[in-house]
Amino acid sequence: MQAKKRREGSESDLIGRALDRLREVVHAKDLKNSQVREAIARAALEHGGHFTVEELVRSLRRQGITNVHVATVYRAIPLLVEAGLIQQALLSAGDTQHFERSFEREHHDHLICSSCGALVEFHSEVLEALQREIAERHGYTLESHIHELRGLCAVCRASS
Amino acid sequence: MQAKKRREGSESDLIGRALDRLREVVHAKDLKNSQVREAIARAALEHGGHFTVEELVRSLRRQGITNVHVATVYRAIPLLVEAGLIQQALLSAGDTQHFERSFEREHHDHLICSSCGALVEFHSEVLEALQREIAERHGYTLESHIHELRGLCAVCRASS
DNA sequence: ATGCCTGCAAAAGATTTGCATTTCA
DNA sequence: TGAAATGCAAATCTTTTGCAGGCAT
Repeated sequence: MQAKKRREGSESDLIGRALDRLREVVHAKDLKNSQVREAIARAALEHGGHFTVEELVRSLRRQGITNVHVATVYRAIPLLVEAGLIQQALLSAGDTQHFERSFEREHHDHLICSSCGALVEFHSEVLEALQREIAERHGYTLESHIHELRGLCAVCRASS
Repeated sequence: MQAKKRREGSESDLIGRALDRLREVVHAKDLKNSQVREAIARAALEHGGHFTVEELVRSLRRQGITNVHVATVYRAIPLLVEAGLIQQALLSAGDTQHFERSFEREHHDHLICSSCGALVEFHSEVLEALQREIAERHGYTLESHIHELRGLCAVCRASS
């Protein structure tokens, strides 16, 4: 119970810090704060795992915020990305854009089972260093990357 | 002149081998050969660099094949991919799917300038080994990957 | 007040699908 | 001849945009 409380507490804190960050960016760009945008941000931050715009709207609906339009979410997202609250993910997932929280999370890439979709998040400093080195070898300064590994997970391999 | 001839010769050979491969796959799946599909395959193989479905249709038009519909190209592409003639590329390029020839080409990943779009294809065996190792560490058997590095190229860095 | 933000509807763009017809084995 | 392939049009799906009104500074 106490552990739960503490966890909830720190999640609120995280959201608070994230919204602060968002407000900074909003201010820096001479935009205006908005309740709706912050509700979208909150829903995105609270949403575990990966989510689509559609799913975010549904989350908001479930919370009783029924009038947020997808168009508004689409307009908010670039700002949330710029503020570092979320990032795109699962580029291989086809047509629909997927996102995940990036705020106060360590960077990671994805390993996906091509058969059942099981997802592993991994991080390799060696690999990141290698990426930087490759970029530099070609005169580039590395800014970001897309990296997804696709293969057969242990379970699916066993059952085939 | 002779060098040119030789080069053209070997491109034709490559296309010949690629079409043979396509026919094998078609046969293995109990499908039927088709002139149109082979024309699409040919255009895809001849198309240098990266291309979209739209661009492929334009290539075909330029060759006088004016009646190939985009829908047909969309239907042909999964087969060309399965046969290993082409593969998807430039996943980060947003909504439109891009492809490139993969037949008889060594595997490579892409390094893209975030400012001017300049493209470098690179290959690192060390990196590939690392990817396999990471997959195995999680019990996966690596099948493929998406890997794109994004950064500022030397020219853009200098002029900023 | 001024200008950003929002909802709604419509548009745009990419890809898919239904159907009648043609092509292939 | 029977199944697959194709062209065309229409449908889908995701994302974007124009506009009129609402909200924040």
